[in-house]
Amino acid sequence: MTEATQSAEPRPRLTAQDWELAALDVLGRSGLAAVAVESLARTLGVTKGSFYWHFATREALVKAAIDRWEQRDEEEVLTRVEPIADPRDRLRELFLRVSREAQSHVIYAALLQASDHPLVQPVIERISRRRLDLLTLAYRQAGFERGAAGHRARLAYTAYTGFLQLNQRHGMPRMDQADYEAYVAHVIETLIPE
Amino acid sequence: MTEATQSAEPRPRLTAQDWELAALDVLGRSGLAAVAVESLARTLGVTKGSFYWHFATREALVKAAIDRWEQRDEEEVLTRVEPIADPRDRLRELFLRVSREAQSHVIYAALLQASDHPLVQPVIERISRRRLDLLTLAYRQAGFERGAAGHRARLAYTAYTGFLQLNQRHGMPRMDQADYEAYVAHVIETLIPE
DNA sequence: TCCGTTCCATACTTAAGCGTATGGTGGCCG
DNA sequence: CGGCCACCATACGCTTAAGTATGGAACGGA
Repeated sequence: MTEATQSAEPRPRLTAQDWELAALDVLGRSGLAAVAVESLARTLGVTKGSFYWHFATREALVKAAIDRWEQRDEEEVLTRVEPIADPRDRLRELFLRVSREAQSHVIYAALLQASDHPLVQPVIERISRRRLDLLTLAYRQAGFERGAAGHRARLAYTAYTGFLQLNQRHGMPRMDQADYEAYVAHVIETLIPE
Repeated sequence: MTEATQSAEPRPRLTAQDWELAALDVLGRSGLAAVAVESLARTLGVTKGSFYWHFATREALVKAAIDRWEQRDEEEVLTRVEPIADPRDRLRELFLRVSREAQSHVIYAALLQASDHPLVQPVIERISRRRLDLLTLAYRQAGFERGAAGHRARLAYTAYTGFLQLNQRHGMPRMDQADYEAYVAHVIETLIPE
């Protein structure tokens, strides 16, 4: 109990997973560059001496954390979206998911910003390919011919990543809840026909 | 003549502008973090002793370079896009410009990736607001009611930034010229009605 | 109880990268 | 032709963050 992932009561004896979760938290909140071992150690109530017992290097932690996130994200999509039979409903669910499940998307936004990092780049590539394939298939099943389905999928996906970039992180005046929902509705109308 | 901005023949005696152009080149090619004074000095064939004569600090160079870019970009839009009378033509031109004028967009992509930097953040904010206003106005003039125009503008703009993020930089399998043009055509069809 | 394994603290080294101090050289102007 | 100023080199210091070396404390099993 009290699986504290914040900066709080230091129940000594940490595990590798504790470091990974703390790393993901900082990653989503302040970006990849902020994932520093001494900083993390402070928020966990220990020193770097602890860190280098659990991980050989900072890169190892980053890789482990990102892998954990990717796996969770993949699991989410696989169980919540893939099973939806009707392609239009599936697309709608995909769009609507952006509003919920904040953490995962915030982390994705952080990774996008660090997409030139050698550890991040292949992850972005994999995720992008999976999402594009997912969207393309859905549009195909919704009646688009091959080329149009690919293009529409790309449009939808880039709108998603662009949205993350401008809103989830600091860069634009935030929208309130009502505006946001109206916007999502507009996007669904525009990008999902019929 | 021979306005060398690359790493080449060192005609000694540099000017502040030379540093700014070199900085923009590196910024677009390798990101903001790669804009380092010793590195730039090497590619310009001098040492940092030179740099700190022209600029008080690295931040000053970054600011000057970004300002220069923002001014050029603003000028472009103001003379090439704004004057177009028909809103639909104006929108089309806006979409098509992404394919040409590569440098400006590549730099914008780099700035987006560094949008958490205190010097970059206000620039992104200004540019985003201007583009959104521009798009919103065009959609208004094209017959959209107020809310829909804003939403469509946001959709178009995020699709633009998302596209930059995934294609202009390393992160996705590149599209060839034909695919790219077909995609732009699809986007225009989808986001510009009638 | 004792001992080894696990986990962590402290102190150190190393590598970049910014910034500074200071001196040198070439050209232009009186 | 001599001196001043713009431009640059060299050498150093400072800071940050990663990584290392080593020893200490706690906990479970024999």
